[in-house]
Amino acid sequence: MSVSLRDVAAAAQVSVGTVSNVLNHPNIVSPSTLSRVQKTIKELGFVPNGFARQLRSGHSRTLGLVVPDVGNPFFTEVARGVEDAAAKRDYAVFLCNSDESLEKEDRYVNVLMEQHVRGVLITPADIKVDRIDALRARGICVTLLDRELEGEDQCSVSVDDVHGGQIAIEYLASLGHKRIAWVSGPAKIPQVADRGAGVAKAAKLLNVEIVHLEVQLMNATNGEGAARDLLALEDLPTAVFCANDLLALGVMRELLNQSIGIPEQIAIVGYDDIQFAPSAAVPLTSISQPAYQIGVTAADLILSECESDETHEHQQIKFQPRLIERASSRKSRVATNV
Amino acid sequence: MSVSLRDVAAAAQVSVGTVSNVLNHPNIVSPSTLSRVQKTIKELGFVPNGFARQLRSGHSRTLGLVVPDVGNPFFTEVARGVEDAAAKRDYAVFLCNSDESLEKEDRYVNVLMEQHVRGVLITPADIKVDRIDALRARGICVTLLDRELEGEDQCSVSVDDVHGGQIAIEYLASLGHKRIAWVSGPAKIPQVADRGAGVAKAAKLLNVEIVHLEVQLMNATNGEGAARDLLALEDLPTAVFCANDLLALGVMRELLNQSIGIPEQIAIVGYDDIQFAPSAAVPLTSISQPAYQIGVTAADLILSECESDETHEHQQIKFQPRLIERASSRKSRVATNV
DNA sequence: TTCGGTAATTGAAACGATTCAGAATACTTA
DNA sequence: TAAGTATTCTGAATCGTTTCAATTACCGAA
Repeated sequence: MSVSLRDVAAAAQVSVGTVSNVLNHPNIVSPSTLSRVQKTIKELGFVPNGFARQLRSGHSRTLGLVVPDVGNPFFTEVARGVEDAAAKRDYAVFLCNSDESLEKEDRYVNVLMEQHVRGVLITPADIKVDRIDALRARGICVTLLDRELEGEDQCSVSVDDVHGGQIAIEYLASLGHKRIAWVSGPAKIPQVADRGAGVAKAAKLLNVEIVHLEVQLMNATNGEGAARDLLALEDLPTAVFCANDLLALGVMRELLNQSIGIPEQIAIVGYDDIQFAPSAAVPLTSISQPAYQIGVTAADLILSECESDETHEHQQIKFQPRLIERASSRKSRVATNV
Repeated sequence: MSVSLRDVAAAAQVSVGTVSNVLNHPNIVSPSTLSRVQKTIKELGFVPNGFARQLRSGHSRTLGLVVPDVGNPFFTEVARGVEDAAAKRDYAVFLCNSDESLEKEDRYVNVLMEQHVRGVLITPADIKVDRIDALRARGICVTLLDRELEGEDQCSVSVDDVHGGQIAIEYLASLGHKRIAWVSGPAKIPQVADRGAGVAKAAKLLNVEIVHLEVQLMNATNGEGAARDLLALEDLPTAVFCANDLLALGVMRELLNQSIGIPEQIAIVGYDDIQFAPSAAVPLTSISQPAYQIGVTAADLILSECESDETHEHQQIKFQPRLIERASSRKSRVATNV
């Protein structure tokens, strides 16, 4: 069926070892043999069998990427970054969506171990590290994505979510808001917890009152629900800060539906600055994270760890988010443009 | 380092063959041996080495997914669908972004051949089939995603783009529009060409004038550019149909910026019905494609082909798009809600 | 002419699973 | 009891590479 190294060796009248050298150590092969073998390889359309290669050499040229959901625009961009960086070095990437479910995550980690991926970039659903230890024990590098483990000795690329929550509240407070709704997802999600911590910190410092609403899944539909809950309150907050943009868009949709003026009656700030934030019904102010760059950085980091000879130093890289102001919160006037 | 089948065999006092049978043919192993070996496997934390397994058995439990760009919301959803369906059968999925570049596509196809994926789901950048033939020649199943090859004997899952273009124009014509701009991407992209064909067909039938603008990359920025080009026209069309939603959102942004009323002065219809279409500045009318289901269907199809014993019948599955009407084109009045 | 020394090449072992022909054992049946 | 038949189990061969010790070829120096 498939052309093997042995076939090439026979056709080119050399030994299998030499063909292997042509592939992996061309510098130790004489020029004439080199070109002859290369010609044969091309003629026969030989593609080395990755399994065999990896079986022998012990490691593959593949990476695992485990994220909660590529459908989430933040992770879509991260994935693109990872993929581009990996492709540059001829690595292939397994995409795994854990949906924040431990069981799914477990299954995937197992599959990735079977595939002997070189490294795993993971946004763990939980802080439990046994899965990560299991990977490490098998010689698979692990880099934490958008999550960080205190005192743990491993690489991570994350965003300073505490700071993100903080600047959002500081910004709204600077506009004069004294009572702000904080629409978050489940507190067990570390990013959410961190953003919440930033919110609390800034609120305390600036003497702002926070009304906390929590939804189970951070999507637009639940945002609409949160908005309805908000409207049921006696004393309506003058601003809403949402744990991500999808939630914020949902909140916005429902508020507009109920003819609430944005930002006159209620200002909205989201998180992630997804591609569509500027195109929202009212362009959405949001906390921006360098998602693509996070992906690229994480991939580069883990590849340097995988390929270095024990000399690797674990790094915790932390990006700083920044606020992108748009009409959904701008004080002066309502503008449709960015 | 890693526990091998041999280690398990030694620990459980059986032969390697028996351990292998426990894994792959548990029914032919006596119950007592079975449970003893399974216990040992668990104790030692044994995970079979996928390479070795695949080397011997000739095929892996992996799929390749080659799309132009997961960043494109349509493909993001397709990818989720593929991934979910594959995970159900314990397959892992390689994600590859070709960016519509033949060179990248080639590189990826090569990588996938090396990895000996069981099947490839691909949205080919070009109609050239040699890459596909190369995959087939290596016993790798191929299913075309969102693209179809005339008379070719292979599976495909696509959307009837001709029909999509047609219903968009029919709809706009039914609202009384007589002069419609068609903002498309490069004609070499088959979907674009098909949608264009539908546009032309309906236009001819209904006696509508089409103003054709073509952009290189179908993103929001180029949509803005297209809008500027539109505004430079002497005789402004009363409606714009865009080849995808990103373009449409860009067009919308620029038109609103220039204080053009939507839909009073210009109606807009997009394509893809991305998640954010309802949350756009003016909720966007769009042609909806069942992206997630396309992914699931394609994955199921290719897995059934891979795993069937030669009895597989190639299928061309074609989904029908449908128009989702929203404020950006609605005749009666301007409404912000969906 | 012979002897080191370098450069190029060889070929067998190894990686860790699956497979399968045959051995061992248990169970019937005459 | 012996022969016949299922039922389990064994272990060597195999997949296609990489690796590495051993071999060969070649060249200049003594």
